[in-house]
Amino acid sequence: MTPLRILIADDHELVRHGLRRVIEDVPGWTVCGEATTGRHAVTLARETHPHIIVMDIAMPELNGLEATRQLCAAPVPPAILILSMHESTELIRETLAAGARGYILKSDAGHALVQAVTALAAGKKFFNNKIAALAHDSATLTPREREVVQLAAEGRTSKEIATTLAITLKTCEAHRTNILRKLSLRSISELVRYAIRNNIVEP
Amino acid sequence: MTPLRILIADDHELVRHGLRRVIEDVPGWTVCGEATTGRHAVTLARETHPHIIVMDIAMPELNGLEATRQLCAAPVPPAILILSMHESTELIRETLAAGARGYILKSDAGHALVQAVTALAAGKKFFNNKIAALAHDSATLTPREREVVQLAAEGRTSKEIATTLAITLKTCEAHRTNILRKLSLRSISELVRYAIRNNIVEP
DNA sequence: ACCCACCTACGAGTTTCCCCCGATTCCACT
DNA sequence: AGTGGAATCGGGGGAAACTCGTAGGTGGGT
Repeated sequence: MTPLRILIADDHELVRHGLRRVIEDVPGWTVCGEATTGRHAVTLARETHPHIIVMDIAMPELNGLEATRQLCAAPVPPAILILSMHESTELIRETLAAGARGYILKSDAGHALVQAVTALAAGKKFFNNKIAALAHDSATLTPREREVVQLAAEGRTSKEIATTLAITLKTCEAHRTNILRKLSLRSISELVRYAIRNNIVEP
Repeated sequence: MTPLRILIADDHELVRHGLRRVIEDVPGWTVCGEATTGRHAVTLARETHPHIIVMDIAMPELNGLEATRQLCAAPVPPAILILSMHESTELIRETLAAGARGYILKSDAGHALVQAVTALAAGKKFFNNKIAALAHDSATLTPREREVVQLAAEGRTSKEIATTLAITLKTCEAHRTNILRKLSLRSISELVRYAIRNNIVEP
């Protein structure tokens, strides 16, 4: 019997410890990796092919939702369990839209985590509470644009963003222009506040 | 030799697990209790008399800072280590004012936690490197600089700020330069996040 | 096959930002 | 009286950001 392989993605070491402890206490479950950023999670997931990914939302560089979107674009998307600080119907909707299969709160992780992972391993979904089952709308931004939004909101310059995404400065600036136009924003300052309001980055 | 008794206060079960794991891996250290709210922490501390309290800031009912204030009003105040999500100079100031002896970030807890608890157990204080650096050279902003911070964080350009404050563009730029230097920030994006963290503007 | 959205890329120009200097006035504290 | 901080004003220069227009390649949908 092969073990259930689980990837942990959270930027807080303490949370990773806690998750690992809970997971490894269950017979037949194993942690196949720990990621500290969304981008890290994407690469680790592609290397280790976990059955399930336990993913925090608020992470530097690439947040959990965006990482989920990218991973779920793969031909065989992994089962992703979102770990969130807040009980927000808006966030749950975005989570569903991104392709995640579960959503639990950090405050009642523990047995809830075990239940959720068990459900996901069985191919089911798991949601903590009220599921606003409405289809996703919002998201007028493209995935690439959301990446740029996050990096810009984290204080990176266009040149740094271009390097990170392996594109030219010009392309990066084109994205920024399109983003500001789409969102009717006037400056980076407003973009940062937009990103914080929408949980794309932490304050 | 009596063990070092440590009280954990955090509303997230995962974080409590992680903290307990790290603490109990150190010989001679023991967790004498776990509190899930600030009020709970106060009562537990009065019952169990821990040597050290590891306290989260964001907790329901009574936040970590207020709990710290109440506990430090006792004749023999306990050593309190604040566990925070954010690097905020304002929070650090409040933390110090409340009577805490240490401040570390959740993102680099783990070895930092062990170092900090060790320091506190020896009667010393412990502050994260970055935090110490922030607390030092940041000092305080002048009232005028705070005005500029707010307007800049609201997305105004320097020219608009100058008009609003009835000063010249050059003066406004001087203020901005001084602000970034004082706070060790690199860009407007970081200034916006600083302003939001410190409740100077709303997201 | 076609169109459209997306990502990519370039040039040329304007605006804004950021940092290096310098300076004066005012006011509070010693 | 002197010291120092705060607030004001200024030049100059380089970096970054933003605007405008243009355009090739790809993938999905009709």
